This record gives sequence, structure tokens and C-alpha cells, in this order.
Amino acid sequence: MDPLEAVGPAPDLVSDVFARACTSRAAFEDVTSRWSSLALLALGEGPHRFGELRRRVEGVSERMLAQTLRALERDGLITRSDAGTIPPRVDYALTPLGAQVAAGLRGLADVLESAVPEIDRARLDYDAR
Amino acid sequence: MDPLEAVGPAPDLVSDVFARACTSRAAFEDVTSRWSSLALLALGEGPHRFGELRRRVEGVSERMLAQTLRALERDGLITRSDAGTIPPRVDYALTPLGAQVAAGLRGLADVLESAVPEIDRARLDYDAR
DNA sequence: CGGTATCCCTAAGGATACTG
DNA sequence: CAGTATCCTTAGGGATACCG
Repeated sequence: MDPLEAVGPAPDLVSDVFARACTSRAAFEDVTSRWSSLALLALGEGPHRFGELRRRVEGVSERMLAQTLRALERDGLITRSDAGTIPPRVDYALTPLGAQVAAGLRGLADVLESAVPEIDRARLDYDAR
Repeated sequence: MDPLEAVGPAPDLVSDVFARACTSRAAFEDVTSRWSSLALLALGEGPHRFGELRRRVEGVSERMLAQTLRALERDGLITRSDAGTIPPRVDYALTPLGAQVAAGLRGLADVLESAVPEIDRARLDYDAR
């Protein structure tokens, strides 16, 4: 086979979430950090304004939500569009990459949501020992 | 339709990761917490001894690994088997539920690992502004 | 409304030493 | 080897006030 034909998506041999210095590890930590995952999950249901996200993600403070959204925007997972009006209106939405990540998180959430009885039982068992 | 015909796997209307008080939210936070996700990812590749996990999950301290594994065991995501020998030998493995969760995390990790160039570019762009 | 700035406190978590 | 115990530091994150 002509070597030139072998071009295509490079097999990923370098990126490794286990490696402390790898970008994927940092991104993974961003994605799985306390408020990011819930924000991505919310945005998986469609674009949201800042205040909508704040209400949807129960318990998040304004400070942490703003900080979280900045980190996600920096990683290229979400877009921020400021209408520039007064009163302000800022919409957040997923990028294609963010949508992939959000879909994965949704799968995880589905598994855990439907496993609630099982988890509750496991905890009771564990605590009884 | 006869109401009795409507029986089946109950649609999950009660569990909600967005709800602060829901078990699924707590479990979701356990799963996505700093060291848990990497430990689950490692165990997704097969059972590991404590020391093996410690080496695989770069940067974790003994203290945090032990604490993390206890939380995952309590949630019913992993099993801990102590051989009771001296020197000690303790093996950790995924439960069926844990395997589902680990598979989801693997999918997430794959997305991020192959998106490293894209993420690096996004960060550069963001930081340049 | 959608943030930022400041203050402050708690708890996550690292380092080290010790034990069955 | 597989932890636990102790100490100590730092950063995560809440509350409040203020601004364009």
C-alpha cells in the first residue's frame, strides 16, 4: 500500500487521561469538576441563559457558575453569546465537541438515576457493617 | 387502555441528578470526583491491587486513594477483596453497575483524548483574546 | 440581568510517620 | 503491602456588595 494512502485520523497513541501532564487529563478534570458536569448536562437540553443555568443547577453560586462557564468556553466545549443589550442577555450553548461530551455525561447520569435503589441498598449494607 | 396493562419498568420520574437531595446527584458527584473517575477508568481495564492503582493513577496519594476506594465500594460500584495474607493483598474490581459507569467514563475519556489538538487550539485562541 | 470584586472560612488533600 | 493517623497547607467555594 502506498504510504500516502495511509493518511486519515491518526490513531491516538499520545493522549492519555492517566498522564498528569496531558491536556486530556486537564480537560477530563474540567469536565468532571463539581459544577461543570451539571452545566454541560443542562446545556445538553438546549441553550440556556446565565440565570436559567443558575436555577437549573441547584446549589451553584453566581461566582462558581461564571468561573465554570469560563473554563468550559476556554476548552472549546461551549459558546458564549452576549447580545450586548441592556438589560444584558447572554446565551450559552454547546459546541459540537461539547455536545459529544454532554451526551456521554447524560449516559452516565441515566445509569445512576436508574440505579438509585441499588445504590441506596449498597450504602445501607456498607454502613451496617 | 386498562391501567393494569401499563405495568413495566417504571419510568424514572423521581431520580434527578439536578436535585441536590437526590441519591443520583450524590453518586454522580462521587463518580465524577477528582480521583474516583480515574480509579474507575483503571478498574475498567481489569482488577487491580491497591499499589497498582496507586501507580496507574498518577499523582494520587495513598490517603486519597484509600478514601476514594471506600466511597466507591460504599456506592456499590466496586468490590474489595482482602486475601488476608501477610504480606497483605487486596484486590479491587468493578461490580456490574461499576462496569456500566466505567464504560461511560471510558467513552468520555476517548472523546477528550482524541480532541486534544482541538482543545489546545481552543485554549490558545481563548487566552490570546 | 449578568456578571466582577472582596472577604473569609471550611474542607480537600499532600507529606510524613507509623502499624498489622 | 496495604493501609491508618496526624499535621498542616492551600485552594475551593459561599456570602455579600457593587457595577455596566
